[in-house]
Amino acid sequence: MLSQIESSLDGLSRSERKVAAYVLADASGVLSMSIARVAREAKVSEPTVNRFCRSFGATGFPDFKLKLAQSLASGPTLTTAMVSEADTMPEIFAKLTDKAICSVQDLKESLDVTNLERAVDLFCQARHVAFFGMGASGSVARDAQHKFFRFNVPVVAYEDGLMQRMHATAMKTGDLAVLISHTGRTRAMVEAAGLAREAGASVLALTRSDTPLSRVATLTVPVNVDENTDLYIPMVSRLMQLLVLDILVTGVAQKRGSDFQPHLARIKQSIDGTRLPD
Amino acid sequence: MLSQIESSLDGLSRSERKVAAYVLADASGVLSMSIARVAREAKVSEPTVNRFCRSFGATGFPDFKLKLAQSLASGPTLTTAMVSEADTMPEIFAKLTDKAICSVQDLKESLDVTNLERAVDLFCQARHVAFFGMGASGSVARDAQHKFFRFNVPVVAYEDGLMQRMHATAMKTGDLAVLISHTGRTRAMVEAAGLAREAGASVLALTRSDTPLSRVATLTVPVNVDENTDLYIPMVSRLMQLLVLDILVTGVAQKRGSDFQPHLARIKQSIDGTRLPD
DNA sequence: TCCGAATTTCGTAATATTACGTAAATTTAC
DNA sequence: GTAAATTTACGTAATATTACGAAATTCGGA
Repeated sequence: MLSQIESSLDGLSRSERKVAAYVLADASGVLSMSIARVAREAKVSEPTVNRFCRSFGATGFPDFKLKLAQSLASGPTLTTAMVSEADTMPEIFAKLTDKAICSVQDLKESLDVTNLERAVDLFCQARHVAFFGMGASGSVARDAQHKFFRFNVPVVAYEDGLMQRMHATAMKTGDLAVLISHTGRTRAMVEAAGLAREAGASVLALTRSDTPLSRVATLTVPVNVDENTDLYIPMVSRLMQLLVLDILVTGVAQKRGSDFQPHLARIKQSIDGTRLPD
Repeated sequence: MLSQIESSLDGLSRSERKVAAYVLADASGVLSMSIARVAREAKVSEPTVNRFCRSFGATGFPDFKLKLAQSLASGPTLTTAMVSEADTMPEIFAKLTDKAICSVQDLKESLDVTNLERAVDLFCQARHVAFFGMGASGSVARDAQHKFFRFNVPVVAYEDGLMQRMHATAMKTGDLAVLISHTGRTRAMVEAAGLAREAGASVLALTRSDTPLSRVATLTVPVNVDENTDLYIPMVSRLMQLLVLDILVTGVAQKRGSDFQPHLARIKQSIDGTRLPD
């Protein structure tokens, strides 16, 4: 909102610009003022302030205050700057956490739920599940294995390209291969996906939309994060992949209902002895 | 704000509770209503609505709307309900993403930056770094290895309890062991930490504060997430661990400056051939 | 258990505030 | 100098707030 005002400063008339300047200077103060007060402070008349408000999509001054309040409160803006060379630790901290929050919000808005539902179906129908991931996505694959292990379905994870090819070739109809890749352009992964499909298995891709990998897959759950992995280490994208997998595993657990509960209880018991008291 | 209303529901009189119920039911709708409209919808009189607003620290109805707007904009409330048995996929999706956002916000507020700075120092001084993690934290350790590998420091990761003990015993002064555990109560990890310290190494713990593991460690970066891991799979806590590691690795990269840039460039080149064009 | 006083709670009505529309006046540009 | 745009002054309508009285509820006592 504030940035919106700032950017359209030159499209405004002289008096309205006075209002804009005042709002930008003391946005939070404006919230507790009446239109008369703002007009006085900005040295203009009340209707001018009102026109100003209308020109920003509000129905009037009170509505404008509401919108302003919201934009002031709505945490980190989506234009979170990248970490720069001069940043100190507190800044890095703030920027990365902000970036994480924004990414989750983006995901929340962009991800299609029906896609997730289909993915859950794939998992529920699968007799065997294999997770493939290389590089940074390798540990995501491992983590996924961990999570899905808690159901009774046999599940494996491979970070090794050769093992992936071998396993993919050996798959059968009714099996599911889950390919995890941020770029969606890793050749070995695309090839493994192709092999799995040829073998008759379903292929679920966790990657960006419109990539070579997504085109080979049976179903793609798009994880689009604007992150420059050519220059930086994949960070947020991997968090999002994990989050999507968390959602999927929860969905599967829900759909499966209670038939795997005994299995779960046994796992829990088995690690009880490894814990210390608090 | 909404959670504040919800929690103080029983401290309210009957009529004010009607208002509260209505506000909770359609909070965003209230923003565009006049006090008269709200009163009508909630089947109470206007002054009642006004009194209701005052009892939440607002000076009146408009002020209350402002505060409400702000709290609505500042993302999901911290009281995000747990996933329940009856939830459908869209609900699971919403709840888990909300939970993720809240957790990051929590982390942002609770984490002490000086702690992070000390941790970065430990990394920069270390001659060898070892990441230990078991179970769900195992893949976090692997991921950390991946990230820190990009610096010139030798770095290993172990998920295997025996290997952890062996490595810990063999460590020297100037080495760094990073222990990752959500509960902080895994016996094997606490023992490994002890062995590493006895061997003269520094021990950095990524775990909850005030746990057996944190007490053994040289330095703890507390990752407190209220997540019931006795019943559920660790999900958000693992995301937070990864985020903290992301921050740390960025901090180290910053501090190291450009002396490892050639190393980075070589890594990037090495994977170039493995990619397909978009 | 019942009654009555005291306190709280609620709604009506009056009042004060705030915002909006219209029309006139000023300014600006050509 | 004139026409257009912009601003302002004023009046009106809507909206919120206050004050006060009525109803309901609670509590103590018989």
